[in-house]
Amino acid sequence: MSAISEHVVNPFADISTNIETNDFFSIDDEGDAWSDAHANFLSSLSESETQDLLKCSRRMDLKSRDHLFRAGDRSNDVYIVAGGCIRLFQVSSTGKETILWFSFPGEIFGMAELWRGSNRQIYAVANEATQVYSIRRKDFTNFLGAHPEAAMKAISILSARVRALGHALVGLASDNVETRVARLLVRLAAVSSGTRCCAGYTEGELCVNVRLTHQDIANLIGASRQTVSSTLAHLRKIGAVRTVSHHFHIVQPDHLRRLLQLSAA
Amino acid sequence: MSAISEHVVNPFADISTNIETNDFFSIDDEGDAWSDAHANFLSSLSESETQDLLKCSRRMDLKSRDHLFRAGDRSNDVYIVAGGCIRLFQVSSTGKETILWFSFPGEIFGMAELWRGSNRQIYAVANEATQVYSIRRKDFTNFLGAHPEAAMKAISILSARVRALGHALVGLASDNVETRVARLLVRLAAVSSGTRCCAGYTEGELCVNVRLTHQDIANLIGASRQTVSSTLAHLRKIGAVRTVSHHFHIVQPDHLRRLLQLSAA
DNA sequence: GCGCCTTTGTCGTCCAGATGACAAAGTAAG
DNA sequence: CTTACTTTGTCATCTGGACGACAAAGGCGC
Repeated sequence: MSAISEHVVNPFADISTNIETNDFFSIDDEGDAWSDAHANFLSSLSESETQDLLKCSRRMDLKSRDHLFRAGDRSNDVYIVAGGCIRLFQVSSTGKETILWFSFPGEIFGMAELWRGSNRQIYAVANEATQVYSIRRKDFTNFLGAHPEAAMKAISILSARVRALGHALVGLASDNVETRVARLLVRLAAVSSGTRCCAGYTEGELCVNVRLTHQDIANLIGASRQTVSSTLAHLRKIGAVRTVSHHFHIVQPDHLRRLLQLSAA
Repeated sequence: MSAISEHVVNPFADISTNIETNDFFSIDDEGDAWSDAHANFLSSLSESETQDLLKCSRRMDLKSRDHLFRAGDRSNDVYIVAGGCIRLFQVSSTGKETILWFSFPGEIFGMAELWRGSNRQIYAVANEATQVYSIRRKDFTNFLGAHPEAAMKAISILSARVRALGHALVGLASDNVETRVARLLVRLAAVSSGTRCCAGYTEGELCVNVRLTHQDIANLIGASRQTVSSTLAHLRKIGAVRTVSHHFHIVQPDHLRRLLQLSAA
């Protein structure tokens, strides 16, 4: 009991200590921020935490293109992706769509709007057939209060999102379209590599296992569809990527990464 | 004791209830996210919390342009602005500077890097003579563990940052320079209006009480210095803003807001 | 006061990428 | 197999805004 109570008093102590003693520091913060922000919240929970959370959740099945919520809806829930993929985007006044995030299985989303309780400003639609757990705000905040490690995890995911968005902003302000496309593919390959690629996979390739139209890519990096098309054609021509049944394979990851280093020089 | 202990078990209960019963929802989420993200962390703490936090802090005095930290530094501290203004920016590989945030008195910054403990990816420099409190990571995480309401506040600030950055991304991807400049001025006026404008103030005007060079503005909105100069000249010509001893006044706030609505239509 | 450095105003010039317009190729549902 | 819709590939055209270059103002330390 005393151990538990102390834990509650400082849920952050362990993590903080871990960091202090960790001597390894990665160079690629942008990639790290992406990966961290895409962290699998669900699987980071313990068995009992998962049960606690899911018992107050409601499972929903979405068909491809179903809307989970729209701008203007009240933000009453957070969601966890069970399977599939959710596209989170905003529509500017000119009708232009900007994709802010893709949420993959295990990821939590809808968190950032919870605390102010304002209306949703973004849209969430299923990018393919998708299952999500929906958790009411109150249940979720109760859960976080009762499970400090989970709260800690939530904070670190939000932090990673902040850093990832910061990088996105810098990239949009200073990189050209080809660089942005290439970087996106590398990042997506990193986070989607968990789900195994079924089709013709060649050793050494990286699989970007997300179904993306050129329009999606354009909306992700703030470019026009046509420019993305021709950029991809170019990347294909120089042998950096190839198309395998509806998705991309990065033929030589190092090739593409070197291209990114180069554009950075 | 039992009351306290229950509070610790669910630090989020109160806030969550407040939100549930709140029937007012603002329309301008972008502005709200900005304001929330600029929330005065320090003054939101109770007397005893403030003391707890500041007693393990170190006060630092910075001259204008002093660097607080640079990209590459270890992230060992969070900071709270006591007075002045801190500019947080990132430098792209091409040398282009992108300003991610200005931190005003009471604001906390450096939080997002804390949890992963990677090296800083951004620069923090004093925009003018500035005083900050520096708090070591471990002390800060201990503090958050011991003060759940403060942890809650920290989460809501991070959430607001996520939303504000999302809006910034959408704006950068879809608005032209004039719109971005105008919106920036309106936002800055909102958050800087706390500090009273000394110089020639005319009734009805909004004061953007931050010293900004055109270059700063350019770095904030991802544009070139020249374009910002001519855009400001234009805004001045149409009577939307005027320059008062080193800073701007928004002559007719509604005029500028209408201009934003217009560009949005 | 006098230099020195930073910030602004204002030119051309140039180009990455937006936009519009179609045809061709997929894909999905009947 | 057919029809209808979505997604791609590829033009040709146009432009917002980047970039370079300088002169004119400010500020500021001495």
